[in-house]
Amino acid sequence: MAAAKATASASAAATRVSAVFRSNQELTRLARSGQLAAARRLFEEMPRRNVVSYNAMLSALARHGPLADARRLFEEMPRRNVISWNVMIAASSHHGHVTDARELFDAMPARDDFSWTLMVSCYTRAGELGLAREVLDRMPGDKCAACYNAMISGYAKNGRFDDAVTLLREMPAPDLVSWNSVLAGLTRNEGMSLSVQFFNEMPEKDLVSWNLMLEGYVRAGDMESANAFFARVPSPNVISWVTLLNGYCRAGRMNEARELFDRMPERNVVAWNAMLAGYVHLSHMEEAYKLFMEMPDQNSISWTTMVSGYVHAGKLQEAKDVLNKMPFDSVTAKTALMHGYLRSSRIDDARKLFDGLVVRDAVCWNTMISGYVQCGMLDEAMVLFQQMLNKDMVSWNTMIAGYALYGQMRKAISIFRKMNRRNTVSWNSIISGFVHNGLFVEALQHFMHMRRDSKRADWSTYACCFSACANLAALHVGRQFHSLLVRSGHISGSFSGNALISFYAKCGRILEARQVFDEMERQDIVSWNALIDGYASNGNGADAILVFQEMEANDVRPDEVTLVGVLSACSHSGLIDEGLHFFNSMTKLYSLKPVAEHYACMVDLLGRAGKLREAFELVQGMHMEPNAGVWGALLGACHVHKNHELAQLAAEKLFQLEPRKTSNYVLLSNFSAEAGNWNEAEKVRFLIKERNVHKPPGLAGST
DNA sequence: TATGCGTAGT
Repeated sequence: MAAAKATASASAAATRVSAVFRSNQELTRLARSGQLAAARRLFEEMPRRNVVSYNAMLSALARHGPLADARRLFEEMPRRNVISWNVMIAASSHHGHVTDARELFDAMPARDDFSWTLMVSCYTRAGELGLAREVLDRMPGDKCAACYNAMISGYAKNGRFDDAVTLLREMPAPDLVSWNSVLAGLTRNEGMSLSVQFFNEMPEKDLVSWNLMLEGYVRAGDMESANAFFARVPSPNVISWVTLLNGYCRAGRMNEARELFDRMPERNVVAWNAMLAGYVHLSHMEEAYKLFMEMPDQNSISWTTMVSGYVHAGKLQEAKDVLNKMPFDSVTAKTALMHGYLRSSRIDDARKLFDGLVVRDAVCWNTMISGYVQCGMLDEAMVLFQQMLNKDMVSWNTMIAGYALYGQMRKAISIFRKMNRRNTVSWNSIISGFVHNGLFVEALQHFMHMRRDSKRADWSTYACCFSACANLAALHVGRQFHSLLVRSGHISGSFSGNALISFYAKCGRILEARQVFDEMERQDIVSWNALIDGYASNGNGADAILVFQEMEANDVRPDEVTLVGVLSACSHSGLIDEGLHFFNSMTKLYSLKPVAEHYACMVDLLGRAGKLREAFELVQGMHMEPNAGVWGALLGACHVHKNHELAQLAAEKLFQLEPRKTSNYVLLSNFSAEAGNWNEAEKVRFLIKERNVHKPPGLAGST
């Protein structure tokens, strides 16, 4: 009897255990597929839970929920094991909360291989390679391969191949992941020739290695090599196919992409999404929609791709409709729509979406912050920036660039100095800020600091430096930058090339400017404009017009800036008839409507020729309000031709438009003095004092 | 049954 009872209760217990076991399995499945709400429901409904149930729920929250919820569950758990601690470390690491991860790691009662590996990868993800290495070195006993591999991958991702390879040689038993980690770093940072060499020397390879190489060719935009390599992959899997497909999509070769997609032996949701993204990228929304409807199953990425596609195509209503039908809660999709609103200056709509989000990632925060920055609402941007807990490099750089753009360099510098780590963009933001605000020496000094920080300069850095050198007329320094640029390999890009043309032109070295222009791989409209402007500002109007004709012969359509260059060329070289011809025919010949800058050129041109009356009539006939440039040109012309009456009028307009600009007052004051009108000169000097006009400080607006 | 290191889609 007693034995029968015992058997019955034992079998009941076994049933309960297997019920918990089955629920745990289901919970894990939901957690892995990101179905957070369903996971929560199941967890709440479970009559019995063990530590595995808690860990599965914890992992769901850690991966897909707010970090605070994971933290709360962790605190509430009746019993924790090493896995519970590990999941929390992973969660903190993924949210970029490095300090929290470290505190958990230090506080946990016992650590296993996973704990050490997680801590290493947490640090490498944050770019803290030194701290990661300390953790690896401190790991007791036989270190596991995963822990070594996390460190090797960290080195490789950050371009430190010597360190990666050294550690690879030191570890007792490198495995496929070790080799592939180094290979991934090479294909992503160092181009294909080194990658091929390493790939050929690898003692063992698997499909991941082949796929990494394939991705390398795709990344390099070399689809012919990618295709040839694909043919050599022993037995390509769906990842190999998608990698190649993605290459054709990125190259905009949609016919070949579609042909490949139709040929694929197996299409998973990632493959469908890749094809979908290809259409969306080219704003082929009708094709995209058709494909979207054909998909056997759409996941949150498919929906998000559609939302961002409509946003990109400027169809905000369609984007909103898709978002409302979306069965997933996706930060990325909502952020895409926020982007759309911000691009249409609908900042309140964007903010409403932002406020409605329960989980926000760094991209979402940064989108809202940069939205405020672009509207000049820097205080609002700063409030969000301060509220943001997981600031990333983009957050910091956005604020720096924002303050720099609006002339508040003191605040920009203060944020820059508070950064623990800086990347190339951080340095570029501060350097371009200095250039933008006329602080050219500071810009160059910071370039030197950047080199000491061993951050790589890119084309943007060099463009800023050339601009600074041009403004300082520092020919010698600029030449040194030029040779640095040549050594750095960024010479082929048109951005730095264009800055270099302007630099030589502004230093009066028009032949060298021309040489840079001729040596560029591809000249864009900015290159032509820089060269035309170079000839113009060097008083070589006839050559500027020759270049303009050369540009037309090359079928490059002139834009507004080109015409400013051409007109100022005519003005500087006294080519009055030519100037009038270009000005009068720019609408008919090039479909360009004259803007204030063009009028300023014409006023200058007529003024220099002493035709002050015609110049004034032109100003009066403008179909827009004349700006400071126009009145300034007129004032300058009056100065040369001693027309005091007209000068007075122009100066008054200028004072209205630019009450704080010293040079206007100085110009009028000197002019009055020269004309013997000392009372007037004195009056202007008084005005300067009274209106408290200072020389525009580069650090203006930072109080 | 729950956690880590290398490859594809926002």
